[in-house]
Amino acid sequence: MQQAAGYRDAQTLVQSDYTLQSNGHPLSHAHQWITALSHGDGAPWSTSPLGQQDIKPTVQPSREELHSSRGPHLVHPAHGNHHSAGAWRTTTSAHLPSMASTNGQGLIYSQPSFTVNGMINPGSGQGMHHHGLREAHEDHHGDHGHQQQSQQQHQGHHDHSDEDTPTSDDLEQFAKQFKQRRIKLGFTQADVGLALGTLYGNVFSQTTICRFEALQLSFKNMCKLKPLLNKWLEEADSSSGSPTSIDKIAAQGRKRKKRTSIEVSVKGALESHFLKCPKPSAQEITSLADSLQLEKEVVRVWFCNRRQKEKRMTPPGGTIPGAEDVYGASRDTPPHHGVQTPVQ
DNA sequence: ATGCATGAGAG
DNA sequence: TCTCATGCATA
Repeated sequence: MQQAAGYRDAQTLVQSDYTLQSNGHPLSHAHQWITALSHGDGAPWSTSPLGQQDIKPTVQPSREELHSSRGPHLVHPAHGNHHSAGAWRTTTSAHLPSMASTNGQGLIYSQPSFTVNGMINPGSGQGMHHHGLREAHEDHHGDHGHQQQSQQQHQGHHDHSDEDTPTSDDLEQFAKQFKQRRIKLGFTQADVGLALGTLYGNVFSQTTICRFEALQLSFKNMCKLKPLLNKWLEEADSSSGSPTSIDKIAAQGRKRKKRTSIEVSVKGALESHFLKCPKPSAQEITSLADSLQLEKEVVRVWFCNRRQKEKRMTPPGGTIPGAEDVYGASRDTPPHHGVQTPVQ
């Protein structure tokens, strides 16, 4: 099998999970440091030492102010995050983006750049005003899939903190500001992800940070990450200039299957089918895969990913329908930021 | 920035 | 099986 000549020369020697060769070393088991913290609702990601201790056991999440600021949500991430994950736009569209609610509980982070002078609805700058889409109309599944797709709009009482569940607007504000500050401080998304690992023991990838900034995560996920990123902001701000301990974790991950490149025409076909039936049965997936000459697994995963994308705010097509802003409110935010964001 | 992928957990 | 959280690899 000469197919192993490909990926990252440094770590190609890991054991192949694809029945190529298992004669590798049993110590390359890094495949579990990724998902060690995804426990759905509970998500006690305070304990994911395996992946890190493998390479750098010296990383201690106990910094000086790790526990000083506020309640460490690291140990109780389940503070009421029973809300649904896909309730993004369905909730935000319900409430009017009035100034009272925005500057009342939305601006929990002191932002020197953003002022309340005109931020009626800064979130709509990206054209992402969510709205009840069609994830709720899937009524023919019967025994699966209804999940926890309910409304999450919490009862916004008492003042803001990272203790209570933020609103969608909160998250939008924070994500914007976070990106701004991050760039200002000269950190890349990857740096942040790494820093979170050294600070709290949870490493995140550039992808996740990117998606957080782009609000491409589920509501629950955003809520989970926000406190961490907020803490990192404080850290980075305090010690701006100090050599932030960015340890390098050797990405000695398990080898993945090579990414399948689906041709555009095939993608088009898949999308057509998706529109007709977002949840095809196994049988249908099989026939579809056959006609498209793809592996069944590839087709299945494609549909899964497609559904996930639909659940996120940012629609895969680009424009979200709906946004029934018939309230006559001035919901138009000029795309001017305090600083321009030179995307890395 | 995003596409395809993995894996845990739930049903 | 699915969803969901997450990331490697890539455009």
